[in-house]
Amino acid sequence: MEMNIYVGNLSWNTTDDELHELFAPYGAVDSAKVIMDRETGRSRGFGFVEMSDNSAAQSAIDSLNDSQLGGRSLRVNEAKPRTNSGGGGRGRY
DNA sequence: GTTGAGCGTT
Repeated sequence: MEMNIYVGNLSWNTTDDELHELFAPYGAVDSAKVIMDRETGRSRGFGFVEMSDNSAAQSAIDSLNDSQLGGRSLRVNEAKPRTNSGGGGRGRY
């Protein structure tokens, strides 16, 4: 059972490999992807990490959440499945 | 040599 993790507030120079190396020591990283604007090709400042172990994912979230990366505070949280129904903002002012 | 919300190209 893999778990999707949403990572936000990333630096512009942050890439998928950075997330992979960031979540790697916490557990098995199944996949790591930083979302970049397809129209402009520039980073959007957030990405997704999929981990095969939910406990490792929770540990990574608890450790990496609210941490500092690239001089920015990282926002790590459980992401909604890309497939299946879902969407909409989570926590908007 | 740009920008800042937060959930994505298979």
